[in-house]
Amino acid sequence: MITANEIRKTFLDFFASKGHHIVPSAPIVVKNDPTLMFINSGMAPFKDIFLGNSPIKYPRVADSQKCLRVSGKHNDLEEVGIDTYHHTMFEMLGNWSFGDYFKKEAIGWSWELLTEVFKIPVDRLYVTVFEGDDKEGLPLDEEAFNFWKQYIAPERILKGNKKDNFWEMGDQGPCGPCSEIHVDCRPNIERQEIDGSKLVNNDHPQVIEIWNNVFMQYNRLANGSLQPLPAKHVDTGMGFERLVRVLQEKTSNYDTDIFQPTIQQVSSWSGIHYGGNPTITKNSEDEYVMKEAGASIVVKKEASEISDIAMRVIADHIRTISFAIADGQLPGNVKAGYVIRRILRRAVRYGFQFLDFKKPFLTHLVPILAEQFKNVFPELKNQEDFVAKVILEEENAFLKTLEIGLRKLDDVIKKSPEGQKEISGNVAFELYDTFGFPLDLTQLILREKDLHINQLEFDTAMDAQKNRARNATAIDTEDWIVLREIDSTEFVGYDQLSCEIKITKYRKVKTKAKEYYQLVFDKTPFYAESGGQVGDTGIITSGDQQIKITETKKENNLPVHITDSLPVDIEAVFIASVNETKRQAISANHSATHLIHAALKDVLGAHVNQKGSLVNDEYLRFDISHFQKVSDEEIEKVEKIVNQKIFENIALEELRNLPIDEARAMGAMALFGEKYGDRVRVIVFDKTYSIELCGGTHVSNTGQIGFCKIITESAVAAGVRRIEAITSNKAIQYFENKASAFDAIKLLLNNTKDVQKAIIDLKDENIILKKKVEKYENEKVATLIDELKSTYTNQGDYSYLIHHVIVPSADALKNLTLGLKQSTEKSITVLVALIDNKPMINIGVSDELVAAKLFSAGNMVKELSTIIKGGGGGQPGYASAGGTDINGIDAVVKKAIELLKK
RNA sequence: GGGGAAUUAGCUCAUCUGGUAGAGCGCAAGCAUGGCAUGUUUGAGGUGGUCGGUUCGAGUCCGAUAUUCUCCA
Repeated sequence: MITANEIRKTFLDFFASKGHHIVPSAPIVVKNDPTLMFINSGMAPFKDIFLGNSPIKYPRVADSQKCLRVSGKHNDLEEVGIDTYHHTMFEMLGNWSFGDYFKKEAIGWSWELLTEVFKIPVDRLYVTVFEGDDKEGLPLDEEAFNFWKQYIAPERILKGNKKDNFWEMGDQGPCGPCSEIHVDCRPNIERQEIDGSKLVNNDHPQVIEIWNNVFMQYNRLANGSLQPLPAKHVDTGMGFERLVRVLQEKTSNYDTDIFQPTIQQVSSWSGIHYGGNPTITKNSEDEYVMKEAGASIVVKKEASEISDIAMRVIADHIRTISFAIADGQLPGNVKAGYVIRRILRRAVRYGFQFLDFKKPFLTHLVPILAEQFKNVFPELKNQEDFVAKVILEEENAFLKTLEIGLRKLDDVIKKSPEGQKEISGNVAFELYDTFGFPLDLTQLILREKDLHINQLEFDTAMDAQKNRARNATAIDTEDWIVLREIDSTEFVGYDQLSCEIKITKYRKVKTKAKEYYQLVFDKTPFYAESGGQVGDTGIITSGDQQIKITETKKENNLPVHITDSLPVDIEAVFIASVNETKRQAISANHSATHLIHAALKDVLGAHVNQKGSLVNDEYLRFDISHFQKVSDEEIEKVEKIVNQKIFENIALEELRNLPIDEARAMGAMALFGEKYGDRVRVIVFDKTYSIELCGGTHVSNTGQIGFCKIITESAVAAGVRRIEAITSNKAIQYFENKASAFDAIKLLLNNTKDVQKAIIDLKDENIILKKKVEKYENEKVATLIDELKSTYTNQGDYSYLIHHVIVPSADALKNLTLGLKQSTEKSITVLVALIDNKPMINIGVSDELVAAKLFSAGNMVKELSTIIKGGGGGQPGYASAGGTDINGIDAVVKKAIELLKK
């Protein structure tokens, strides 16, 4: 059997022989694209080329790209694992033409590879071409049709509609017709019964699309119309997992040697054989019944083997989360991090629910994957321990969430009225929405108690949530208005902070909160936010016109300048000037980051890798992989080394256009999860100390950093520590503030020499005084109890005491009342006092009287409090009230006597 | 970006509608057993995240803020 690794290699070798440049997979986590969190297709890493933002370096490229999909027309996270051919993470084999070859070669080579190299029988293949679309005014893709005719019988060339055979990147941008290749993997008998052409694009699990060739020839505008593209491109994608399945003659992607190692491991842990679960019985055509924890659960037909599904879910998801974490995306509670967390939790949930895994298990699968992919995607093997640790922590956290949810649900069940079978959907939604407790677990547990939720209520609540979110994120982007055509914006900001520029294109963007413009220049001194360094701000001027640039960002490698308004004469030549003080501060922080990075590796060890960084004009933030707290001594050491390097005033050595191999040979630090081109920029501060691949801006001598002070050290995630530091003016300010605050404190302490001791003394004294006051109050209360307990008036079944006392605090009054209540059986105690110049009433009623329902302190206090113009309340045994009218005190006493004499 | 929730003793968490801040574990001391595991009694430990407001009175109601959790996009 040909292995998956051999198949991948064959593909890449084939296109290399056709003049393609082979590139490694881009990291699965996307940076610099607001519309995309993860690489979701083979073409995504080349988006900047298709959009014309970056120049074409190689016209022919081939690769195997890690992709991640959790939503989309055929890919809902909740469906993955149910069937045998959808995945969250998959590899996309692709060959690319950027303005080079087009339909003829693409079609010819795909045919050659599949039939001659991989030897897929021709009578199992079908192809599709775009049939055209009247609404769009698009004709049949006759060109493609004619090329296919040279290889395959015309009746095997099927015409597809816009949904299947017209590919678009998004609402706007490059698009075009596509041509797909489908394979019919059914046994011969079935193939004779039903013709395969009838099953193409019909969701048949054995008649599947394996290769999509997209011919990009149009550009979609915001108003929906299509424009022909000047340079035509080919974008192809062949799902690796499907190809392997076909070539290894399996009926399921999960039966290939890509997934079997993990599945077999999971199977052996659970003691359940993969491929069949005897607890499931057929109910009807569409429904099966599963016995789970004594309950019968109706499942969909495809879910007839639930333990198999669980194993597939786990095998699929562990790949996704492992590679995402290796590429720098830690699980978190927003955005991309949240997607990873959700996928991880889904895997845990399936293990928990169907395989009885009650302890972390995903983490132990990491070594299997790392070994399996060590030659293709070495980033996992290189960070195996780190990834496993992060996953372990996440699993533990989720198991805790489940525990809290189980408790809450238990509460709900206990509180639901006897005999009522339905639990409110809102309650189920609250469990899900607020406590992260999965709905299907709620349903499972309720079923065991013969209860169910109100599904309609749940769905309504969910819809409301979705609408809120949609309304809040509505964004309206208009078309670019192009003034001048350029290849790409030239960045001159490494050397100049101001220069003459022209605006090449601009557009308006509307969000709910604000409205702004994006400008693109022919060249720019503004650094666009990337690599953790914030974008520059500044102004552009022309004559009297002056426009503020509030932000500079990169969108698909396109530097975009953001302004609140447009200049009147937009065609003018402008002087673009970067805010220099800010830039200087940013550069100092960025250079300091490099020095800290090197020092951390020195002090903590080689395992330290950058896991994120932020550099702005205020401070720098640097995350590293490290498994324990960085101790105060270690921080001190790092600071010392960094400041030593600053004092040495080392000159910046900048290599702007170095081949990446040479840079690596120099020992330059590259980051996991970062995409590098063939030629890179290298920043050196002392060849023996710090060499990094970096696109950011830096000081020309380390001396300009002035001084570096590490402010905080904290944890951001399992195995990741965060360090924050300040430099130059901010660092000076920091010390000045501390010094003046210290001086002020010293002054308050009469300029004592030993401030620390003075404060400790003060605190000790304070504690002693507090205790003394407390003791005094207690004594006073005790004396009063002694004095007063003999003065109760007997009134038949009970005795009462009504007295105006003098006590120092509300607390003392309370203690006195309770003490007196305790001292005399069957008593009612009514005390009034003046506290902080306000009248207060306390009433205590003995428990026996309360039990006999003779008196209620709460009711009585309410009646009395009106006299002092206040209010009060409490329990039957003790109640208190306060008021505002001091003159009412005597009247209260009188009224109380009246009440009690009755 | 939007919604919900949490923040109370060293730790894990209670405290129904505003009116006496508690439990379990841990800690300290005493007692029981020859010693230990342990049992038992007593005790210490709280600006109730922070700031502001409403109220006679706020852990509890309202607003802001910080941190964490969670859902949607």
